[in-house]
Amino acid sequence: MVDYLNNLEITQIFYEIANLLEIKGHKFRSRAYRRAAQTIETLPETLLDISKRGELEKIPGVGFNIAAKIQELLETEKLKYLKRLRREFPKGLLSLMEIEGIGPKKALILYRKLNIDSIDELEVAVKQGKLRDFKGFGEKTEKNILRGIAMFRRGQERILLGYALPIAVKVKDMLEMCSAVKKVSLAGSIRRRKETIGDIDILVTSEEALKVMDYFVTLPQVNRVMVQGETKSTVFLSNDFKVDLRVVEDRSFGAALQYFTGSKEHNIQLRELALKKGWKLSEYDLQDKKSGRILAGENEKSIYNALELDYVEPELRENRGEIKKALEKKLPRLVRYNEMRGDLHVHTEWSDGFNTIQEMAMGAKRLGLEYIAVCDHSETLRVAHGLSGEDLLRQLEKVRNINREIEEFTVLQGVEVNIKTDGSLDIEDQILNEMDIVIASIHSGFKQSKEQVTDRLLTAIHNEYVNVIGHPTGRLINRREPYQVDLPKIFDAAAEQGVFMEINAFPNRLDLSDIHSQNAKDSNVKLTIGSDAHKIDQLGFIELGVAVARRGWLRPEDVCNTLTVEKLKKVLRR
DNA sequence: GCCGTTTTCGGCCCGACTGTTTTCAGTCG
Repeated sequence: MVDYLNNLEITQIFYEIANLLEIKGHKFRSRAYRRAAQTIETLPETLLDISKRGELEKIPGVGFNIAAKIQELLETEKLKYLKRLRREFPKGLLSLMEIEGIGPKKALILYRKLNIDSIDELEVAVKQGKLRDFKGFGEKTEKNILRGIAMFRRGQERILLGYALPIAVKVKDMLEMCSAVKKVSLAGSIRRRKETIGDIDILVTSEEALKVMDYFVTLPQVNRVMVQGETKSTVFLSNDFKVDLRVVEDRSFGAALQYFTGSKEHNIQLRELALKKGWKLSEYDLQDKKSGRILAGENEKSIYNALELDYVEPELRENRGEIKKALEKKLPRLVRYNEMRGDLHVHTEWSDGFNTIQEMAMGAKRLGLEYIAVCDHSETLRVAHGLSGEDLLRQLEKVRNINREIEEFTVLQGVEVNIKTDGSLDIEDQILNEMDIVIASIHSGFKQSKEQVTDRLLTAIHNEYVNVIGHPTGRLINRREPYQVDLPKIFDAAAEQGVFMEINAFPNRLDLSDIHSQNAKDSNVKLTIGSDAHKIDQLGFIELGVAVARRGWLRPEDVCNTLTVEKLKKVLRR
């Protein structure tokens, strides 16, 4: 069988073309390729399927020419156009643009004048003072480039949401204590609850911007000030996090929050919408271009409504069709953070956790939850002290006792059963039958072929005692790629069998991802959210799972955790 | 290269900050 290029591979190719065109100075053509790449990145189906229907040109941002290039890529796995472009510039030229402060113009000068096409060569050239003579390069630029290179080498990894969020909230709290500050809000990707964060964006309103800036750049956590202006400053915290602060007046709070929250693509769409009405949207307000009359700005909702859109929740602002739905007034009512009644995946000291069942239960109760599912590891996961069938029955006894003691709270007895490399489970059916909930997960054999992994999961789904597939793709953000698996096939089987897919809320998992969760829902699969907490203070991770669910357009009825424990028990009976 | 409730041609988001200029280009978000 021929292996066709997948959407992601084609996306990468279009991004490369966009970068190369940018260097060549073809600003708008470059933007066209970038836009097409962004759209393709989030398509729910493969380009191959779309091309078979002859509907490539129906994809937003894909016209006659790009459609032809997709076709060529699908048929030949190559692209003559890219080959020609690559011949004009060495590969390393693009890497120069990875350095903060170097864009297409400077990269091209470096290449044309000094024949520099790698970061290493750039470093040498700067140190030898070879850049100084060129227009636009000076002493400061040299310093900035060296710093940019150091930063690049320290790692370009994005920060996990679960790690960045508490730190961002801390900085926000500090700003609230400044007397010159009126309102504070997180903005940017952290407000959209993206799974990873590039930097922390915070918006403040104040009539005394300079005072706020002085306060901000001298916070104890601040290590280095990168930019300090009247309305905008950038600093690095001692843990290397970059924090951007913007200050505006109260009357611009909504417009600024909207602008500063992004995503960039969402904003561009919004501003184009405004333009069509003869208006202009900026971070200060929405105004009529001719008369200069201000139509909205103080709050976000008024801006969306003025544009005849329903309010779009920050988690949806990724230009994945939310603007169209908002125009049609058909956005889903997203599941809310306070609608979680339970946590459907926690560990205890019985396997590799650090707290007792009671401690986890009390911790969850303090968070306002009504139940938890204790799902410790099973026998063959030796590294995690997996439980045998006998252990599980003993644990069940313990759980029954605890439930008699605790009021207004329920501990569900479950297990995270291991799916072995042949697809069988490592706990007998008759024991699984005793459990309130059975999560089946893959913890080994990540390198198996797509067919093998898919078959393993299908076998598990068809086991009548399995309720949930745990962390269905096995990825670890920044650490491990997901295993190869045919998710559409898995979702179809799960829908048919009444098996749920987990959104594992552990910070470096977030698995399923937002887009996959949306795909699952679209295949009529319900989802469960589990913190996968191994100690009490990890129970709060459940919030990250809700964030994924919201970013995946899930409604309360799509998420099992919104059910009361009685109703949940019913749906867990297959 | 794409796209159309201003347009099939002529636009394509908007503004802040920096560094190198002496009025602005480049970069970033």
